[in-house]
Amino acid sequence: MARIAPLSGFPEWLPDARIVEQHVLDTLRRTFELHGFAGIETRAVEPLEQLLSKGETSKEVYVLRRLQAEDDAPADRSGQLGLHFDLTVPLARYVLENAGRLAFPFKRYQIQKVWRGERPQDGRFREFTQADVDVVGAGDLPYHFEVELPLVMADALGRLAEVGLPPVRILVNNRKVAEGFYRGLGLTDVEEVLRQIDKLDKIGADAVGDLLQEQCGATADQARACLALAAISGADVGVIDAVRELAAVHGSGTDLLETGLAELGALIEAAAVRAPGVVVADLKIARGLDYYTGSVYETVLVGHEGLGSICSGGRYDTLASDGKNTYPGVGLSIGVSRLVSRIVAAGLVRATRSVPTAVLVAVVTEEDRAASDAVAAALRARGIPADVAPKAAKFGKQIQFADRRGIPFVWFPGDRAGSVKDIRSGDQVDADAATWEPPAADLWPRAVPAV
RNA sequence: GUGGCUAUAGCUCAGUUGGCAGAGCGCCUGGUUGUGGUCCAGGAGGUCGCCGGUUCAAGCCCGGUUAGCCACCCCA
Repeated sequence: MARIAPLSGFPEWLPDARIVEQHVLDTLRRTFELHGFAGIETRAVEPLEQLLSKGETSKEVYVLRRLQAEDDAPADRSGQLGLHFDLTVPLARYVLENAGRLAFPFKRYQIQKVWRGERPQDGRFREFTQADVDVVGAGDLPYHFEVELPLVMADALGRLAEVGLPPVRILVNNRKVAEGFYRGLGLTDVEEVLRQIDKLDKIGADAVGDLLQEQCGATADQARACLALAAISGADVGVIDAVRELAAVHGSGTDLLETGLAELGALIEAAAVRAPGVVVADLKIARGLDYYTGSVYETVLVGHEGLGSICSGGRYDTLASDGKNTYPGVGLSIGVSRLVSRIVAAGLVRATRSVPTAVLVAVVTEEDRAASDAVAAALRARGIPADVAPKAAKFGKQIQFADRRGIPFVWFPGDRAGSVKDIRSGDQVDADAATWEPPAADLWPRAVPAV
């Protein structure tokens, strides 16, 4: 029995899954850079009061403590450090700290581990990688960025389709629409209404209707109106008209609602052109609407909706503030670990091999090992990943060594040149290590669709 | 933090009423004496999560504990 057990919630991939993850990370980074986002990395820790101030949410934060610290640790939080649980709080701090040296609007991407002391489950981890893109303005931030950001993510995730990622659907809503509508109805506890609406998929409309009346003081008619709003969804501007009609029926039109509808309409319209079929308005999206102030986004993998959102975000009017200046921001974050764990476990994406090696150079006898080393060196000098067999075993064993790792070619050194065998086809040809090249597709391991 | 389920070979899992610890896959060796995969034969591999209790006897029953999975909470 293994004396060491894996720690649940702290995922570690085997080498082939790591190749898939690395491809995802490379693709995200490249796409973010194509869209003009600059990369940064922030420290892993923030002062505890910083981490807990944002929205005062009861985030499960891992606190950092020195082993040699005195046992009678101070009860107060001052001076304590915690591991960051997202990349937004660090960004806000980073922006304030470097405001004088940054150019606004500041577009940045950031791909790092984050930690949350939650109970792990399928697709939910205590340590995981997030890939964030945000735009931060100084003083103001034009609405068009709320259109641009989800389209950046649509581009990034769309580029992963070629390795087998299922299509994604980015669901959008707008805090102003929800709040404007509820207030127009006469419901003032907007956050409580949102909390109940968020349960729709889990407990159904009838149960949510009851909760709206019990928890939010809604009348039966108000509850019905909220449910009717939440039922609206669609990928074209028809949803805007549908909300307007519903508001007219209930006399719940407000200026705030109109502002929100104009924003949501602009987003839907632009998305229909730039990423057809990907962005869908869904008026029941409520998560995060309590702290976001404008657009809010959630992303599901088509066919894997049960996994939850793989990419979420929204707009904060006050992402950061130093008292004199406020910095609004809009951004989204991809749960890379959640995404990778699913596409690997579900067998959607695989690596072409588990090691970088393209060519295994066989060793005839230990006395001849230098000749094999020379072949490998010649290949590496020309950018071809090569390894030398660990033992001068029978050639069958050496071929098997390559086969188990997915190494496509085995090189047999000869007196003058040598020969190289494609162990998938069995084809073997004489070759010179100074000139031979593998097919481009075999040079490095790649992520490919598994089916 | 709350609740339910689970824990047996490297992996996936059987194990009857309490009575000698099992299968498939994987791994090693040989058949094939320096060109793999298929096939055949053989082999290695176990603190039955841990601690205690009941019993002539516990993988199995009881208590505790730890870990894992799932759900709630929350969220990528």
